Amino acid sequence: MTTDPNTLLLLGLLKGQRQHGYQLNEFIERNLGRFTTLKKATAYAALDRLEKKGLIEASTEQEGNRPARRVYGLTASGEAQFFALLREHLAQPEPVAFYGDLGLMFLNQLPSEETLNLLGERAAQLGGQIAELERVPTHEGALGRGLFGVDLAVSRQLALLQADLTWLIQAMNRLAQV
Amino acid sequence: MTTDPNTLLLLGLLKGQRQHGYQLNEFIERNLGRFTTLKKATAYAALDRLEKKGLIEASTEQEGNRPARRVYGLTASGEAQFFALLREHLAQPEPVAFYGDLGLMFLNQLPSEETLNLLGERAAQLGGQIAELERVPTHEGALGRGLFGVDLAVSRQLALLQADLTWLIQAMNRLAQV
DNA sequence: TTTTCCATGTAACTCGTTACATGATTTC
DNA sequence: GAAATCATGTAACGAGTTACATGGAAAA
Repeated sequence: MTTDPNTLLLLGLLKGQRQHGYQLNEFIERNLGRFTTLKKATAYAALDRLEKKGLIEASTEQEGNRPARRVYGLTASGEAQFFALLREHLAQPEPVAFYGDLGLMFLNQLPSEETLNLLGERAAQLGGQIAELERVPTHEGALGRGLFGVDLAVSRQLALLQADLTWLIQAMNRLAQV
Repeated sequence: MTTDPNTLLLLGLLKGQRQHGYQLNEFIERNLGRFTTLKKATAYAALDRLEKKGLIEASTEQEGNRPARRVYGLTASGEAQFFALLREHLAQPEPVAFYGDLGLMFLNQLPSEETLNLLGERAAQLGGQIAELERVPTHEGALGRGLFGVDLAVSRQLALLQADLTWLIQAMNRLAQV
C-alpha cells in the first residue's frame, strides 16, 4: 500500500501527459522495461482502481470508427498522491531482501565445483546485462528534459550491477580456495 | 513460478532439518528477516501447498497437552525440486527492476532543493542499514557450518548497499551543481 | 492474574498473471 | 487475403496481506 510502485509509475506518466491505457502500455513496454514488470492487463485494472479512488478521471475520445479511447488525467487528489508517493520513494532506500541472496544461503548443499559453475553462469549473465546497459544512449534533453530521470536510473542500475559482479567474482575466488 | 523464492526458502530449511510451521516461522523471523519478507500466515499456506504437491510430507507430533505439531520433511521429489530451484537461483542474477529506481525517474518534478533533501534522507537510511549489517557477527562454523551461506548473503548485501550509497552521494553532487 | 508463548489456522481482501475475446483498420 | 495494429477488457487462477480465532501452558 504505502509504497506501491505501479501507482507511482502510472500517476507519474499521467502527470506528464494525459494518456489512454494503450498508450501507457506501449510506452512502458518500449521504454521502461528495465524499471518495471507491469503487464498490460494489470495496467488496465490499475487504471480502473485509480479512477474509482478518484486519483484520475477519464474522458472518452473517438477517432473515426476505431475503438473508443479512455483518456486519463490526474485529478487534484491524484496530483497530491503522486507527490506524496514520489517523496516517499525518493526518501527511502531499496527495501531489504535482495532476491539473489536466497540461493547463496544454501550453496553449501552442492559440491563446490558445481557451485562455481553456476555462479560462473550468473557472472556471465550479469556481464551481459551490464554491457547492454552501457549501450543505452543518454537523453541530453532529447525529449525536453523529461527523461533526465531515466538516465539517473540507468546509471544507478549500472552501479549496482557492477558492484554485484565485482562481489561475485571475489566470492568465487574465496570459494575456489576451499 | 519458475523462480519462486519462498519455495526455495522453505524446502531449503526443511532439507536441513524436519520442522513444524511454528518453528520455521520463528527461525525466519529471528534470523532471516534480512533476506525475506515471508509472513507467518503465508508460510502456513505455502506449506499446505507444498504438501499437496507432494514436495513435503507431514507427521503429527504431540507433546503433553499442547497443540499438535505438523512436522514436515522433504519427500524425494521435494529434494529434487529443492536442488532444481537452488541451481536456478545460483545461476541467475538479480532480476531487472530495482525498486529504488522508480522515484528517480520523476525527480525533476520537485524543486531541486527538496529533491536533495529527500535523497539526503535516503542516504542517511542507507548508512544506517550498512552500519547495522556491519555489526552482524559471522558464523565461523558456529552452528556446524550450516550458516556459512548466510555470511555470503550478508556480505553481498553490504556490497550492494555500499555501492548504492556511493552512487547516491555522487548523484547528489551532480544534482547540486545544476 | 494478566500477559506472553505455543501452534495452528481461517476469512476477506488485494493484487498480479496468463490466456482469451472482440471488432474495426491499416499494412503486407 | 492474411497479418499486424488499435484499444479495451474479462475469466480463472495463484499468492500475498492483515486481522482475527482458538485454547492450553508457562512466565511475570
